[in-house]
Amino acid sequence: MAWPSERRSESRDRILLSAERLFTERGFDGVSIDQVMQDAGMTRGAFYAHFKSKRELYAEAISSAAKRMEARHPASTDELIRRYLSIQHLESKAGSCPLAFLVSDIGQRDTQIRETYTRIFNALAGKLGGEPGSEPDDAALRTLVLMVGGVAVARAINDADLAERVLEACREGALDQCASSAEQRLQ
Amino acid sequence: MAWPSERRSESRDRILLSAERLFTERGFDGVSIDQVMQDAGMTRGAFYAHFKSKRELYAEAISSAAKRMEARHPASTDELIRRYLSIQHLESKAGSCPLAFLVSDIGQRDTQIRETYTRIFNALAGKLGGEPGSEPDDAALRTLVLMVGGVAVARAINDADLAERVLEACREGALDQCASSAEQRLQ
DNA sequence: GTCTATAATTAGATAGAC
DNA sequence: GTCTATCTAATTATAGAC
Repeated sequence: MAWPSERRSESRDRILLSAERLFTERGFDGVSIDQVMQDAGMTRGAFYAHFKSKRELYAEAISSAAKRMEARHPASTDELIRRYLSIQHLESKAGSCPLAFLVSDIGQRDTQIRETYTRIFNALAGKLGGEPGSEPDDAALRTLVLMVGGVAVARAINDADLAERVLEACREGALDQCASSAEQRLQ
Repeated sequence: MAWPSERRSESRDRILLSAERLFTERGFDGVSIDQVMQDAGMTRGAFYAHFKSKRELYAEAISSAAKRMEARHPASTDELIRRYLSIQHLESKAGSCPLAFLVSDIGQRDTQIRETYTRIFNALAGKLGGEPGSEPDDAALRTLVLMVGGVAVARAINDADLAERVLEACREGALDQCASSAEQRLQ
C-alpha cells in the first residue's frame, strides 16, 4: 500500500506532484512523460531513474492525489459534500479528485490501476457511512456515487447553468441521504 | 443535429457501428482509425472518404450510439433504470451507454463533442422527469447522475461484489426517487 | 470508393556521456 | 541523477493507382 520511503527524493516528489495534476486533468493518454517532466522542471531521460513506466507513475499519482485530498478533508461530512460538489472543485487547478475526474478513464486500464482506484473508493465510502473498518453501507455508496457522478457529469457537459444545477441537485440529495442515515444510526 | 441523409451509405454505417462499440468500450485515445476500419472490414485509406477526422467520427459515434440505445428503451421508467443499472449493461458487448462509459473521457475533449454529450444527457434526463420540452427537474438530474455515476463507478472498480453492491444501491435510490417524484406530480 | 504506400508527427523507453 | 541522442513503434492524415 505504501511505497518504500527509501525511494523518496525531492525530484521524485516533484514528478509525482506534476503527474497528479496533469493526469487528473487530462487522463492517462492525454499526458506524455515529456509533459510531466517538463512541468517538473526536468527532461525525459531522468524519468526512468524514478519510475519504471508511465503506468506505474499513473497508479502512484492517483493514489498520491487521493491521499493529498484526504489530508485536507474537513472533519464534517456535510462540509465535505458541499466542497466536493462545488464549482470550485470543477475548476480547481490544484487538486481535483481523481475518483471523479478519471472514473471512466480507469475502466480502460489494467488491474493494478483499477485496484488502486477501488482502494481509494472504499476509503472515501467508509468515511461517508457504515462501521469503520467494515464494509461501507448502501447509503454511503449512493452518496459517493452522487458525488463522483455529479462532478464527472458536471465536467462533461458544456452548459455552465446545467452543470451548476446538476451539482446543486446532487448536493441536496447527498446531504439528505447523510442526514437520514445519521438519524437511523441514532435509533 | 441530424446529418445529411444523402451522405449515408452502407460502408459509412458499418464504420459508424464499429466506432460506436469500440469508442464506448475504450475511449477516444484507446481506439485507432485502423482498428475501427479493420472492425468494419476495410482499410485505413477508405476512412477519409466518409469522415473528415477522428474527432468527427467520435462525435457522430456517441450521438449515434445514444440514438440506438434510445430506440430500444423500454416504455417504463422503472424498467429502464433496472436495465441501466445492471451487470448486463456493464458487460454488454453490443450497446453500452456512452453517457456512463465515457463520462470522464468527454471532459477532456473539445466543444463540439461536449455539446453532443450535453444534448444526449438532456434528452435522457427529460425522459426521467419534468415537463416534456422544458428543462428536466432536480429529481430527474439526480436520478440520471445515479445511473451514469453508478455504471461508471461499477466499471472502474476491480471487485465484482462491490460493483454489484454499487449497482444495487443506485438502483434502489433511483427507483425510490422516481416513485416519490411521480407521487408529487399527482398532487 | 477502396486500396497500397507514404508522409509527418509523436510517444515510450533505452544508451551512454558527464 | 540528469542530460542529450537515439531506437522503435504507433498514429493521423494524405497521395495516387485502380
